[in-house]
Amino acid sequence: MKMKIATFNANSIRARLPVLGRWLEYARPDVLCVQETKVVDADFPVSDIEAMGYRAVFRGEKSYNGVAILSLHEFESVSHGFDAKGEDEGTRLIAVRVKGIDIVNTYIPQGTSPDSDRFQYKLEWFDRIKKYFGKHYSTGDRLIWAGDFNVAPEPMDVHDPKRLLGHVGFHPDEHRALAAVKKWGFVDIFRKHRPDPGEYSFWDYRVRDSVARGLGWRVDHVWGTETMAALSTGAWIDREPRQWEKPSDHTPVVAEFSL
DNA sequence: ATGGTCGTTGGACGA
Repeated sequence: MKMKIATFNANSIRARLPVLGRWLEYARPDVLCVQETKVVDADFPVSDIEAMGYRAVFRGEKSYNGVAILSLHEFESVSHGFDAKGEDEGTRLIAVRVKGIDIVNTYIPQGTSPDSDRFQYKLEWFDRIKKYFGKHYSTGDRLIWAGDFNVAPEPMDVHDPKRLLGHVGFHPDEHRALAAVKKWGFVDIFRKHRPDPGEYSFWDYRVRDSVARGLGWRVDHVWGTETMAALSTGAWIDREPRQWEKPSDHTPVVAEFSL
């Protein structure tokens, strides 16, 4: 069977329902990992999502963070956060199994700026997720790690690598921390299929005409084990939703697999 | 291309 797994930082799932509905209708991913839902669980728009043909699992908080996974298929398992109780970073990490595929969706801390405490918190997050993978999974598993990593891994993943080097999101410390997780056993599945530069998933609202001028960053990722990379048949970034009315500042990244 | 614009809020704060 074919399976499409996508990731999208919605920047408020409630504000993004029109864009989300329009995109899901034609893209029809089997699974969509969503970040920055910005809504408490009691107010999560379950019926809107179900009207789009999807079921959803989620964990959010007021105003900030929040993750969800939407799926056309049943969830074979669901867990939240780093710990068994789901209380540790449960609004930044949600994991499911769908069709025998383990999918971990993370909203990694943005980091604010390299001289801030939040930047250290971000770096620690990469250590923690690496340990998490080591504890719960094997490198031969059918495992996908997707989400907003808030890091552009390579120079080709930002529009001006010389100027941006050292900024949050494109900092050597972040690159080292992310590379250490990758070394555990991940392949950048988007990049495997798209070797060329100029592919971005985020354009800052504050930069005028950023999409038209190509001033983006590739900070949203679909990574997988070698096992999943071998099963992958394609990957792309859909730039359209970023150009619709009331867009998120991110746009979906999609990977397709033949299982 | 360090200024700006969103979203959640009900004045900032985070991104």
